[in-house]
Amino acid sequence: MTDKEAALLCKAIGDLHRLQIVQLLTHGEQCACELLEKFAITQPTLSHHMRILCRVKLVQVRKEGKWCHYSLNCEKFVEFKNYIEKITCC
Amino acid sequence: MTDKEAALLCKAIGDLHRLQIVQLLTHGEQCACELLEKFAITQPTLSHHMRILCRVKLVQVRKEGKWCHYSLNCEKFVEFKNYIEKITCC
DNA sequence: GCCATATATTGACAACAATCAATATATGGC
DNA sequence: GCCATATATTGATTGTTGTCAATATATGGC
Repeated sequence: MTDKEAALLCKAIGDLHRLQIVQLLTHGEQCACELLEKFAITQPTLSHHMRILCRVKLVQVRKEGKWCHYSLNCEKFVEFKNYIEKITCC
Repeated sequence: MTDKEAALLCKAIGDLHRLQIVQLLTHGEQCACELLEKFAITQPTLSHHMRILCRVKLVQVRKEGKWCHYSLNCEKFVEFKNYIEKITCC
């Protein structure tokens, strides 16, 4: 993972709502309507956040009928964790 | 570390220049003038970035005469790495 | 085909961010 | 005290972001 991509990923989770969305998705796939219930934001705002998370490939979407099921892209997330882990201090 | 603090830390390193500054500081303390040479930005812009990194306590400064020596706050950084590591996927 | 529901898009707005030029402040040497 | 140097602050500008209301799109059931 390049520094540039890592910076974009950090930026993507550098918003409290989006970080919490990522945390929720670690428990498994959730549809937009479920996520929406858990935050005090409107549906368009959630849609905006999900688009940002999908754009950096941290989250993926599975469309099923009317529903959008969002889930973490584990491969990308592990890549990100490895990047962060490699920044050694002291 | 709270979600809120983690989000602020992510935001702080969610800029390519600041992420690269953090990377440079893993090699040890550096003064502002040294850092400045490594980026195509002006001195006020670097000062701005350093203030943001210091504000979230990811970087600390040691003033010595005319010079400001910046270094990573390892404790805070490790805390952040642990936070990220605990977000388990799949 | 019409309606209800789930989600996306558009447009607007206020807040914030990255950057620079200009200027201010602080320090050490003379 | 004056000068050079290192860094910070201010002010301006341009671009981006988080948010909402309103509207559009898509899907399934009747």
